[in-house]
This record gives sequence, structure tokens and C-alpha cells, in this order.
Amino acid sequence: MQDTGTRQQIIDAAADLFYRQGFEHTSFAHIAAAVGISRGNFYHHFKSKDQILDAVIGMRLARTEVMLAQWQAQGGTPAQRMRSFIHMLIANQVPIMEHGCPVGTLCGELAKLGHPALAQAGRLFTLFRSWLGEQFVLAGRRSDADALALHLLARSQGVAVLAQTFRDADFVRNEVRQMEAWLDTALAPAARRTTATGR
Amino acid sequence: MQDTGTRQQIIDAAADLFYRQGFEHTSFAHIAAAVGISRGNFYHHFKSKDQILDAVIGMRLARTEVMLAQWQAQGGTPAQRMRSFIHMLIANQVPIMEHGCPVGTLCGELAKLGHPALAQAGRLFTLFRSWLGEQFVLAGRRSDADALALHLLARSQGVAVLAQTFRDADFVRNEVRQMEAWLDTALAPAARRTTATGR
DNA sequence: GTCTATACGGAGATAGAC
DNA sequence: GTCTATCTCCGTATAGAC
Repeated sequence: MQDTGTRQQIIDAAADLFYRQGFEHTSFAHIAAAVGISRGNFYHHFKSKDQILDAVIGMRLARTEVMLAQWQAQGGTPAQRMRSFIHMLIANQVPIMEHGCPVGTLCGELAKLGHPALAQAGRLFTLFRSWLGEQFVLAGRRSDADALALHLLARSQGVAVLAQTFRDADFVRNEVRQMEAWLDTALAPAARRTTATGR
Repeated sequence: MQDTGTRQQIIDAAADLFYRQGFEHTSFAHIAAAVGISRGNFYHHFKSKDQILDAVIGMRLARTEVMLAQWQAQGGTPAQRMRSFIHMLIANQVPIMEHGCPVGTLCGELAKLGHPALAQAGRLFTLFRSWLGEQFVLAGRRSDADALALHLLARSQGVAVLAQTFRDADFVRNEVRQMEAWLDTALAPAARRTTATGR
């Protein structure tokens, strides 16, 4: 694991193609061409397409955990950290307008396919949900932290879906501004604990 | 057109299967089995799979226009009519939790496939966007009516995406309540015109 | 209009040489 | 580990009988 060899190249290429073209629409030929290997070589690394999907989701789970841990380690207030989350919509604006949110579109496709890996992909959402929930707890919204986390998650997903259809950068910026404003008002009455317990 | 014969049966079955399984994952065999005809019989009615998709989108555009016109004809205030829109999330809660929003998931899939029919499917969104925009104009929010319409559309899409992943009915109800509350505050300062010009 | 039979290509997957 | 060759199944699409 963690090699930069063929196996990891396959996972990287598959993750990219699954995002840009969708899981079902991506064939072994696509991935093989992207990596520059033959189709047959594939089965030395993965016994089936579902195994590649598992590996891709696993890698993305690991990378997401690292990113969230970094945001946490950077310090600052919970509000500042949650702005990092919201700001992903700006930072990834171009790919989102082309291919949607990597998490939302994957879960949506797997749900339609009735694919068993949906549960694993859903953990990507859960990672953000839990992390956001922790931030709201730290910000003093202990009782409704999870509902607030889900709300923020839903808002960002909605923006991603419409961004993909309308390709409207102004819309994205406008919604991001509104989400930040919402965050401010949501945290305002409980501002007392925003900087405390910043472990 | 508008016959209840085989052609319409095919469109109905295809629309249902495209929604539940996705467009790409639905084969002629699936549709033929659902209608109870042979695969070969298909090509008397549609020359290609894309033609079925066009017919499905066309039917859904027509039905959506009828629905919006009915909401308009029902009278009431713009706020009341927009509650009909928000309430779709409750009325269709079960299928949404299983298969997502019929509009959002179709547009998302077609975008990933790079399918030319995306533009037509996007008109489904535009229909709601324009209708909601009109309501906001009637409610006195002339200057930012379209932005408000997009916001409401995005909120509902976000709820649909997370509902599909987490299958949480409480979350849906909670978000719907918040959307209704948002609508109230958004229209409150311009309440003077809510009942006027109710053509 | 509806059927059966079939062509044709592409998909996932396997075997075995190098 | 990587390749070529091949298998099998399933998808869209066509031809032609009834």
C-alpha cells in the first residue's frame, strides 16, 4: 500500500475518471488507456471493477480525513474552520461546475445503481457531517449541532447540483456569501465558546 | 401523440426506469419487460435510445408546465404557491429518499455522460426557476427575484441529495420547516404586494 | 404493429506466454 | 508484472416473417 507504482496509478486514474465520467460509464479500457497499461494487466491488481471502486473510495476517505485533520490542526475558531469547508465551493468551482460535487455525484450514482458500495461512499458524507457537527459543538451549539451540520452540508450540495446544470459562477459566489452570513448569525448567539476548548 | 397506446406506455415505463435506475443503466430489455413487449418492437416507435430520452424529457417538461400552471390557477398568494413547491419534498419523500430528485439526478447523470440532452433536461430546472422567479416578483422582490428563486431551488436540491444518502425523514421535515421560515422572512419586508396583482 | 432471429460492438473477466 | 489472445455476456440496433 501507499506505493507510487501501477496499483496507485490505477486508483488515481480511476478516481479521476469515476468523477468526470461516472462509475458505470468508465470502462477498464478508459482506465487502462489513462494509465498506459493493457487491460489484462489490470487483474493482477484488482480482481473486479467493484474492487477498484472500493480502493478509490478508501483512498478518498483517507484523504478526506487528512484534510479535515489539517483544518483542525491549523487552529483558529470553529467558524473560521467551517469557512474552509464552505470555501471548497470556490476553490473547486471549475470542476464542480463541470462534474458536480465528487461526493454527492458518487453517492447519487451508486444509489441509483443499487450498488453495495453506497454505504462506504456515504461515509465520505458522514466524515464531513461529523466534523461540522464537532465544530458546532465547539462553537456552543451543542443541542442542535448535527442538524446544523446537515443543513450546511445540504446547502453546499444544492449549490453544487445547480452549479453543474447552470454553470453560473456568480450564483456560486452569491450562495457562498449567503452561507457565510448564515454561519455568522447561527453562531452569533453562542459566540461565548467559539475560541474556548480549541483542542 | 397523447395516445395511451404502446408508444406512450414505452415513454411512461422509460421515465419510471430512468428515474429509478438511471438512464445509462436502463436497457431496452428492462423497458420492454416493463411494458410487456419484445425488444424488436421498440424500433417501430423509437429509432434509438436517445429518442426515448428525448420523448421522456419532453413529456416531463409538458407535465411540469401543467403542474406549475395549476398551482398558478389555484389562486392564493405567491408565498402560498411557493409552499406548494417546497412541499413537494414532503409529498414525494419516499421516492426522493430512494432515488433522489427526478430533475437533479437526471441532469447530474447527463452532465457526467456529456450527453447532448442535458440542455433539454436543464429546461426542467429552468421551468421551476422561472416560475419561482415570477412568484418573487409578484411578492415584491423584483430586483433579486431570480437569485431568490435559485436559492430556493438549490436548497431543495441539497435536501434531496442528502435525503437520498442518509434516508432521514426527520432531516427532510426539519429542512422543509426551515425553508418555509426562510420564505416568510424573505417576503416579510415586502409583504405589501403579496396579494396584489394575483392574475 | 408485433414478433423472432440475428448482426455487431463493447463490456467485464480469464488463460497463459513472456 | 505485464502482455496478447480469447471467452462470454449483454448492450444497441437491424432484417424480415407474421
